[in-house]
Amino acid sequence: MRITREEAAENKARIIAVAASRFREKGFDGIGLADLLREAGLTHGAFYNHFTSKDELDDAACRLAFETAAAKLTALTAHSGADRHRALTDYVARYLSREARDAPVICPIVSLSGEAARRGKSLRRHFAEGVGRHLRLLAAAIRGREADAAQAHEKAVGALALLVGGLLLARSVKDADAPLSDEILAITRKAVRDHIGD
Amino acid sequence: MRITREEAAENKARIIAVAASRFREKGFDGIGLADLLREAGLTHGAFYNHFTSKDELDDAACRLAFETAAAKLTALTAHSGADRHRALTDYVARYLSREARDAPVICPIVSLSGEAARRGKSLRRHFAEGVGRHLRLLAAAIRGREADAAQAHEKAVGALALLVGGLLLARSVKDADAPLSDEILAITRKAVRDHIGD
DNA sequence: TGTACATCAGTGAACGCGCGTTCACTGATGTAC
DNA sequence: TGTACATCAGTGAACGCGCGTTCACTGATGTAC
Repeated sequence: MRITREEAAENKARIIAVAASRFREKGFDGIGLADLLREAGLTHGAFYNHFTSKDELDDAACRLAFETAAAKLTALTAHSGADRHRALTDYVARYLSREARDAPVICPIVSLSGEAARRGKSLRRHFAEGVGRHLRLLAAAIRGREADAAQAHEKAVGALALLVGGLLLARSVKDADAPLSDEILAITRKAVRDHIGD
Repeated sequence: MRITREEAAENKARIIAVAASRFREKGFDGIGLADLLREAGLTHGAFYNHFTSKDELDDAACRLAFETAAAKLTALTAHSGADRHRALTDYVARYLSREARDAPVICPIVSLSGEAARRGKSLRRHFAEGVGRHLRLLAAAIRGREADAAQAHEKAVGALALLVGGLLLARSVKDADAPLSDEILAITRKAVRDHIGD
């Protein structure tokens, strides 16, 4: 049953894509290889033709998840001036929206940071690089003509802490106290706007 | 080998205390019953004399972890006026310190929120209640003579998001970029002070 | 371009390990008289 | 207060399940000539 090299590469990419979604939804240990491969349209035995271990898939899925997240931020820098500013506030509103809170697949920083800290060195490195890049991209999006780089970086750190912390808190209390959860989203949205300034 | 009722109660309390620490350190699935019971000075068979399932221990450990965290905040309200304000900034400085970041056992919101969201209804409820209580206590600590309740609540939500998000980000990048991690702590400490105002 | 053979992605059964859970058993505690 | 018996916390072996990993096998692809 040998298949084309391109097909094999597509299969591998599909495995990683499925893993990037399911891991964010259920955690690295929340879904097994058999289920992942089944969702990718393969049987579990095929896995070791593409990866040497599950850790390697964890790494690849982590990288893909951060790339997806980074793409949204990179899109912001396409605009400039007032457009950029509006795109940025849109981004914040979407990040701290009820839809994002209720979505099964969310920002890897919020969904995976706890587990990532307890994983192997390689994954922690990929995770750290993802966060670092996210901060740089956010700083680039914040920086306008008026703000210097250091100031933009400082604003980016505070903004990301509010984004991540706000989404995490809103998700935490959602089941037991839905109104409080909505309130947390609204308050942190406002706090991010205040923090970024203007 | 029957033992005194008090001894049995102490054993149960010890199991919960060990679990509250180890779960925050390694996650709910990061340590098994055999290891937990061994650290509590028992063999694993004893577990089901105290609990009907591991889920029940997860709940109890979660409650204890939040009680421990709440106790620190409750202590703040013992002071008043300038003392209260100083105690509050001390609390923030400690929460966002290098020591807290590097400690294996930290705030349950930061270490367990990801996993808690994927657990059973009962645990999610306990977790949500812990977060809700934390917010109320923080609002009570923030509220001075000048600020009304609604304002204090709003400040508490923003402050907690910054605390939680800042600690989480600092821990995420620590391995790959220690200076950035320190910077995140410093910036978010400042952001919390600015946000709470005075 | 056509043929012969080696390669290798995928299949599905099987292995081994760890973990939650169960169980028969022990013997000191707690209780009934 | 003392004795006889039931209770029950703890012990350690065993079970069962899920999951990562391995392996023999298949058969179409890719390559050498």
